[in-house]
Amino acid sequence: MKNNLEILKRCGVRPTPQRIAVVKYIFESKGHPDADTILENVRKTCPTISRATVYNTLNLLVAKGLLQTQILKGRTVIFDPNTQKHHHFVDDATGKVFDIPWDTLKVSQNKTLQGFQVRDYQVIMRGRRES
Amino acid sequence: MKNNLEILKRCGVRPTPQRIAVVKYIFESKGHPDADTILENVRKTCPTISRATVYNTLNLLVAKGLLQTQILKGRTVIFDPNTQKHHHFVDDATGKVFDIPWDTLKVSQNKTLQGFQVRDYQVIMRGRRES
DNA sequence: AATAAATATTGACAATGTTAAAAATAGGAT
DNA sequence: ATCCTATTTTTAACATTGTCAATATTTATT
Ligand SMILES: [Mn+2]
Ligand SMILES: [Mn+2]
Ligand SMILES: [Zn+2]
Ligand SMILES: [Zn+2]
Repeated sequence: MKNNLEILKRCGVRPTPQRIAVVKYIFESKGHPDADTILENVRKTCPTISRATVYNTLNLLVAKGLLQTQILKGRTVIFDPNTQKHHHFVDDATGKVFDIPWDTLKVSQNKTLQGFQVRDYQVIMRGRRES
Repeated sequence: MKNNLEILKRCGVRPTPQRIAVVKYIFESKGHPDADTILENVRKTCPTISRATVYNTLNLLVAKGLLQTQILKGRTVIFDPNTQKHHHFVDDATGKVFDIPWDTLKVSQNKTLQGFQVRDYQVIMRGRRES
């Protein structure tokens, strides 16, 4: 997809080789990679890229609304190219993260939440992904 | 509460002064403190306690099922003395974590989750706690 | 080409947590 | 009480994740 280059231009970010490589990896892998995984993989095609540049790019993409961050396993941030509202399922065995479409679940209130103004929520499920 | 000492004995853990101090803080403060907060506060009554001992004790209590861990704000683990099933609300402004009783919310499936065996789940809500 | 602005790299740093080795402590046997 | 042993605590080193400032490089503009 040449689309990756467009993504950067469209939000006013200069499309440098490093940024293109990061965008390419994260939007084509369609997973929930952490910064380190992104760095390792991007270096296959862009061997000189530095850790700081990866973080700079990822944080920029988050600021531009093209990525979301999540913390679902361990203490490391994962970058989520799915910016629509959705829930998550984390496999106990593999640590793999799966998107659960928003309309799969319905969260309703039995009792009213007095004094809590909810801006956003999600359901996080853990268990086993069946083979 | 002398109860703290009982808690340790009951699960076969030798009740040392350090462990008693950690248990006392975490079960009496009733919040969702991180290890650093626990260390700081426990040092008020037990000034020589080391970071490693705090982590050792907390990990031990988690292994014994007396504490749960959560990662709800930033990337730091918080220790939760509420080991019953419950949901969480995180205040955007203060970072404060609130327990939402399990029966306050109901999560239902509109569509069946094919291939996902759910062992556990929780709803994480974010927003503003009204003054 | 010369200049200025934006970006990338490097290396230092902070925060969080784990680990191994040494020192201190507590309990039990004699 | 003294000795012995197992447990626990402390210390210090280390790993990981992420940020930051300074420097070097690249890019755009003139
Ligand atoms: Mn990783
Ligand atoms: Mn803290
Ligand atoms: Zn996702
Ligand atoms: Zn809780």
